[in-house]
Amino acid sequence: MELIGLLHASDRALTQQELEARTTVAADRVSIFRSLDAFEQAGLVHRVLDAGGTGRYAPCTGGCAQGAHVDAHAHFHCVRCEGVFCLATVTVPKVELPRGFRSQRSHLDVEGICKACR
Amino acid sequence: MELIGLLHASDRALTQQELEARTTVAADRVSIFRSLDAFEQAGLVHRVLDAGGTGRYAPCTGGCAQGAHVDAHAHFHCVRCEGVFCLATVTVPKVELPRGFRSQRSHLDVEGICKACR
DNA sequence: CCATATTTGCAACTCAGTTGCATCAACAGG
DNA sequence: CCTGTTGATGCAACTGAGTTGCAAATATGG
Repeated sequence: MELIGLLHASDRALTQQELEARTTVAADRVSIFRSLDAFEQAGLVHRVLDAGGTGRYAPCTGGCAQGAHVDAHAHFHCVRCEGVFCLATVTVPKVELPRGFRSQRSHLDVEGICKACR
Repeated sequence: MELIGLLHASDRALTQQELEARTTVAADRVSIFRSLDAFEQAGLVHRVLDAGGTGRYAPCTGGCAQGAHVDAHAHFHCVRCEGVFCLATVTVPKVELPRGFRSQRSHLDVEGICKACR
């Protein structure tokens, strides 16, 4: 699908709205949601929440398979442009949890000013 | 306000809905949102997004002041009960960012099974 | 070519959060 | 005691993301 291309072409994670605005062949919002869902299941794309709780999508960088994401990298949230960037080089550190909690996956979100906004 | 008490009495972060259900003096959802907003500004309460992007509120553990949260601890998201817990003992590790990104704050979210759900 | 399965579009809905406006309570000064 | 201003509260209506049901369109396969 065209969506994957758009995601790869972007330097940041995109919302459904942004994707819809960029598609050449007009597609319904519902279809976009459904496609993104499917891609996520397939391990091609991952979904990140931005500061407002809205979903943004970015391509997986490999290693992600069918239903199991190795979503190991951190994300950067720019407070100025609201952009969300995948930090492929930044792995999420393991931390010591209190007794009783069993960890399966972690997300690290760094907030600040992005490259383009300074 | 009663809300602060409810938050302190809970072992996990609560949504506006959950708070509304627990208040003795019936309050409008809008009022609750507005109060929580005010408390957040005041540095008494902090807001965390759960896995679905919904806001959950928890009391600040001290050190947070007027408009500036020292939201230094991690949060745990239980995949079974959907609960969100503050991990007061777990500080968010600093990470090395790619050139150009300036960090202001970080959030670490651990996903897994909580104490009560095993 | 027809029958079945998959994809798409549309409408309508849910749910969190916000905004505008009217009302009510509190308190200050006359 | 009355009034005028201020801040909190309630209500209704809206927004925006995401979901669901259903019908129409488009593949797929015998």
